[in-house]
Amino acid sequence: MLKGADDSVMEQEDSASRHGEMTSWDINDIKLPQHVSQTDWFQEWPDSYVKHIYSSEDKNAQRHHSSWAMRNTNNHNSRILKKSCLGVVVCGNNCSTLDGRKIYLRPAICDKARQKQQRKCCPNCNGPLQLLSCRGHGGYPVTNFWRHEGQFIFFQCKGAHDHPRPETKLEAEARRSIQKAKTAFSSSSLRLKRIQKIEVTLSLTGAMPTQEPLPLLLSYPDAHMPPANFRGHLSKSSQEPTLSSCSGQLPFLRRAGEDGQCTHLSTQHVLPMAEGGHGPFSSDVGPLGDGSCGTESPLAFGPCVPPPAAPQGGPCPMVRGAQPQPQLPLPPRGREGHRGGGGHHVRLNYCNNDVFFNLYPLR
DNA sequence: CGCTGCGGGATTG
DNA sequence: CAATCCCGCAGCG
Repeated sequence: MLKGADDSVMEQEDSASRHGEMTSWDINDIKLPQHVSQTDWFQEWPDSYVKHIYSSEDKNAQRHHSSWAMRNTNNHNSRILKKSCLGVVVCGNNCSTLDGRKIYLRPAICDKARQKQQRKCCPNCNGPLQLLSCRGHGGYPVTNFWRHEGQFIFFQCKGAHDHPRPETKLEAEARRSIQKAKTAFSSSSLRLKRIQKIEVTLSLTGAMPTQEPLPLLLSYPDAHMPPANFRGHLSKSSQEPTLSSCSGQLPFLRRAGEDGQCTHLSTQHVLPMAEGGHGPFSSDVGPLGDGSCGTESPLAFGPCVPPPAAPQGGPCPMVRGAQPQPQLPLPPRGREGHRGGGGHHVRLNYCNNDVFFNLYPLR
């Protein structure tokens, strides 16, 4: 890699931002810098008007990944890929998990999938879900631009996210698969007694609900990776197997019109007046301090209503320096639009879903 | 099934 | 005309 692997540990995040040479360009320039002394480590949570130059070898950069939920938007310029932020899905009841975290689900990138997602309910309290759209760029979603040029991949972010971070792609995937398995479970319990047995066995054997009912799903091989490379990187395909293995355990399970039960009565976009919007969450949006804790974030979920009780055991005791605490002081439930102005919310109706577990993005 | 990139088409200023 | 936004399509995992 081009990146100076030796650079000090703490540099990770700001390397690019402070190198003048790297900030002097704009993604739209006809010519971008060709002599880059040092490329950046992939940034999982780019925010504010930052720019980065990644090695064209960087897988995450190649895939234009981001832990923010970014969707492709056509700018009719095949050379510059533009993506805009979809915001974050929150609980309309503004509920908190047992360990005090808020629900920040990752909006599905695909429009259709997102609509479907909104018909579901909060994995924590079963309440309605709301999509808080991003309005961090002059009232519009934050945009990210990617441009592949020679041995580098230039990245530029425009706008500062005015909402909490959603789950990472990995967390969302994990939650999905778990949910699927779960659903299948409950729906076809009859033929699955056997399986249930297995499940029980499993939970008894090792996974204590309290902390890691399905820990395997989230343990990443990468753990071994040297911290140096580790930071910031998103999931690697190599990890996928982990997730699939889970489903692999319940091969015969099949979903039975589960989600069909949601009654979505009203789906409205609430367009708050915006202003009040930002504020509260920005705390979470450290401009540069990101990703470090990334993938390995501790996930708390309750497979069968297990009290995540003493969770914070310390899976990932905040690696990222700047961000002491993910959760923000939020008003007690009841109020939903705490950030009232945020963006537009889409609230949906509540449904009684049997599924329960879920993962919470901890930041 | 959902993510990702592509590109046509429509809209706006 | 450029910049956006909306939408469907196709490849892929």
